[in-house]
Amino acid sequence: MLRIAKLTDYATLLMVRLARDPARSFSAAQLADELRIPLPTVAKLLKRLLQAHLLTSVRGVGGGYSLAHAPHAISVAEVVSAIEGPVALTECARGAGNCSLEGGCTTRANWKLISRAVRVALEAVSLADMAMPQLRSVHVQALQEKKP
Amino acid sequence: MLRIAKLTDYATLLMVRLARDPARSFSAAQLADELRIPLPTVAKLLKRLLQAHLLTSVRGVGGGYSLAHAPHAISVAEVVSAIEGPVALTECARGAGNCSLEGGCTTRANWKLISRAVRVALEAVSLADMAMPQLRSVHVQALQEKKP
DNA sequence: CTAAACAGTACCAATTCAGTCCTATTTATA
DNA sequence: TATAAATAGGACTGAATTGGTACTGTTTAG
Repeated sequence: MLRIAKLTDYATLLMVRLARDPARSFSAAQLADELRIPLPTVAKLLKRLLQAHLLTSVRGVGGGYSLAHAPHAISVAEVVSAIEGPVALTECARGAGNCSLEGGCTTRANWKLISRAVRVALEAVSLADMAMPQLRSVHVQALQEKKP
Repeated sequence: MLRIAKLTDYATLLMVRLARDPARSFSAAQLADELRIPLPTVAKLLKRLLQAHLLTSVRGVGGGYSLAHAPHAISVAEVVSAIEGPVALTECARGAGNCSLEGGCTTRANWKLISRAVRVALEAVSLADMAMPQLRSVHVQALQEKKP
């Protein structure tokens, strides 16, 4: 279904929550409680987001997590990549792959372009946008050879 | 990684091959041989594509498959949907989901918009486009509130 | 010194996915 | 009319991914 993983969905919820109070720091337990997501899962996600340098953390009593950058400076694409790895629709978009096909690889090349379009779409939306009541719109436009 | 399934990748290869000779009819064995994809897998995919009304079939000796519509009239989105189901990035985009979250659902609403953007991107590219050496480009543009 | 909180890693269960196989049914042709 | 080439429609299996859990450290305020 070309869907993002459930964990990625959770991760965006976490990040958007943090984006609403960029100054504050939240413990994993606080976030788990507020968002109704199991604590171990929240903890795991926060760790991954930290390793991706999207969060900063403070250890010890009274510690917690907060955004590493301003909400408008973190894109949905970054969150997705942090959890799922690089956004690439096809296997062959990064692996060698035994492309022993005549015309197959023109198809593959085109997939890469489509991939990039999707990636750009995700990069265009920031956490600040996601925190707003409703995005104005995310407009996608495809340009290809038009027969005039 | 937000990737399409391998089977979907195969399916596009099949469809693009058919799109290069829209008049001809191909047997599953022919396609499997030409594209180096295991025959049972090819057969399975063709069945799914048939059920999605993207192909027409003729049974019996000399039978085979061909496109149900002109190559420019079939989008990549249709092929993806036929194999993976409807394109929707989030679970909650079609299921009820226990969204007992304060601001969580604004996030979800925004995901829906992003989903649609991705879907539009896939709808904008036809099999005819994929059969061409290289797409001109698939341009994605996000419009949101700009602070002037 | 103790409890709160993050850090890291290893592990398990369940779902999904890719792939195969088997048994009809249809149809051109020898 | 018998046969072989094809599609039609399933059920089934093995593997890989995913979601979720557990355990053991390390840091630090009070």
